[in-house]
Formats: sequence, C-alpha cells, structure tokens
Amino acid sequence: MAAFSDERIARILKSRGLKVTPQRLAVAQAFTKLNHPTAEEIFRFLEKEHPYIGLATIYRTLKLFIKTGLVKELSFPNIGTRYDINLEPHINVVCVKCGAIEDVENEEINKIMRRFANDGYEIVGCRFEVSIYCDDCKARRLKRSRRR
Amino acid sequence: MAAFSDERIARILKSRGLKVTPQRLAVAQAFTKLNHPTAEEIFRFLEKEHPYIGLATIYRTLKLFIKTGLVKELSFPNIGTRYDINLEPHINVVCVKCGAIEDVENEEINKIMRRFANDGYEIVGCRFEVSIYCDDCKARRLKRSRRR
DNA sequence: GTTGCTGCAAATAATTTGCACTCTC
DNA sequence: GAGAGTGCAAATTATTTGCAGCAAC
Repeated sequence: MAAFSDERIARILKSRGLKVTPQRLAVAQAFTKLNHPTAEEIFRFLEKEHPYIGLATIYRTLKLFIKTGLVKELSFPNIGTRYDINLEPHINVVCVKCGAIEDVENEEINKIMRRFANDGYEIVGCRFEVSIYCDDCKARRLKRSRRR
Repeated sequence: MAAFSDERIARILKSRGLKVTPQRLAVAQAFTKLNHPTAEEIFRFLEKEHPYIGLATIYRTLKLFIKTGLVKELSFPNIGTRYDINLEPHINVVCVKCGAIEDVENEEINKIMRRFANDGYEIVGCRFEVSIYCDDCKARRLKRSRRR
C-alpha cells in the first residue's frame, strides 16, 4: 500500500503555509495501516495511540488533505464515505455487502483519461468503480440461503 | 433522455407483487424531466402537480426503485446524492462546482465490464466518473478572478 | 376486507461549526 | 507573541422510521 512519510507530509504542509501538527501526521499515518477507511475507522484506529484526537479534527484534517490533493473522497450508499490515498486513475472493486475495496490497475482507464484531457476538459478527478459481492460475502450468502 | 412509461413501471411493480400507486408513478415520471436529480429536487418538482407527496415517500420510492433495478444511486461529496436512470455502463462527466452531470458513452468502459464478467466477478453495478469544471463554471470562475 | 403504502413528525446518523484554549512557527 | 489548529459540545443536514389512517388489489 502507498504510504505517507512524516517527512513528506511535513514538507507538503509547510510548502502551503500550513502547520505541521501531531494530529495531521497521525491521520496521514493511519492511511499506512487502513485500506480506504471511513473517518470513523481512522478515529478508532488512532484512539489507541493518540487518545486526545477528536473526531472533528479527523474530519477537518481529511478535508484539508483533500484540498491539498493528498487523498480523495469516495461517497457510497450503505458503506459510508471512504478516503483513498491512491490518486492515480484506477478501478475500485467494491463489495456492496461488506464494503471491502480492492484497487485494480487498468490500461483502458488511462486511455479514457488521456482522451478527456485531449478533448480539453479541465479534469479535477476521476472515479471508476465496479460493485460486486466479494468471495467471502458470496460464501456467507450461500450458507444463509441453505439454512432456510 | 430515457424515460419511464406508466405502463412499464406498473408492469414491473405488479410483476414483483408491489402496488401501483400514484406516488410511485409520479416519482418515475419526474425522471423524464429531471437529469440525475437529488431526492429534494424530485420532491420540489412534484410539489406543483402532486402537493400531497411527502419527502419520506420520495426516499422510500427511490430505495424501492433501486432494489427493483430501475435506478441507481450516486453519492457525491458537496453535490449530494443523485439518482440515475441510465443503468448501462457509461461515464458521468460531473461538474464539481454546480453538479451538472452529462452522460458519455464509451467503448473502453464496455471492454472493462466484459473483462470483469469474464473474470467471474458477480457484478452488481458500476460507476465511472470524470470530475471537471464545466464551461459555465469555468467562465464564472474566470470572471470572479478578474474582478479582484 | 386485508395489507401494503403514505404522510407526518420524531428519531437517527454523519458531518460541520462556534468558541475558548493550546501549540506551532 | 500571533494566529492557526484543536477539543468539545451544540448545530446542521440528509435520511430513516413509527404509527395511524388510506388506498390498491
């Protein structure tokens, strides 16, 4: 998984005149361990080592990271809002049941983005996603239907 | 724009043992006039001719339509949750400023979906999206920056 | 006639904001 | 030391739910 080093985050924040705080570094570090987490997941993850961080700060920091171009926000029905540090165009394979997300590289996606850029669009971001039932949830569903 | 005839909606609802109500037909009809609307937009649109419909019913009907496979739900940061009647794989070109959404057909997308199907995924849905500033918002932004 | 459907209002969930205090620069 | 950043609690927004009455089949 891609990761944020404290040095990199500090450099980026400073270069924008923003302050480097333990909270901001902690949120960045959370992405090293968590996969497409929700704000709540980051909060619970950081509670252990940084019990002082408030949920509001997590939200504020995430908004800041989005504006700074460090993460991107993915809103979903049912499984909430997730944050992604993979900014390269890629496909999110999302299990609609459990919310597990897997990143898949894809050459077609790159082709599409190149075409849009050539067409003169002012591109701000992109999101490509295929919703599925993951193997685990498929198995669980099968078991449940047998039980009836 | 694709549309829902009363007959088609009635047929689908009946075939699933669901009741055909004026509210459900009205929500379906709203999609004939509105482009990727929010629940609120549908509500305000229907107020004129169907002042009796409650917002809760709009939400319930939309959830029902999603389950029935008539529409799909697209959650966005900033511009809220939109509902789309175009279920074919396509690209949503979304203005991050004003929320205008344009559908674009794309052959690469079809290729991607075929590949996933061949790979044995149990596909539930998909979503492909390029975020941009639309021409109107670009122009407005330019004017504002000149004003400074 | 029986249920499912609806409207309304209240409940819930997710996110944002105001404010006093704290820490980075 | 100044001002940005934070924690907490309250506010806001979007959506869901309980319940009594109404309407589709």
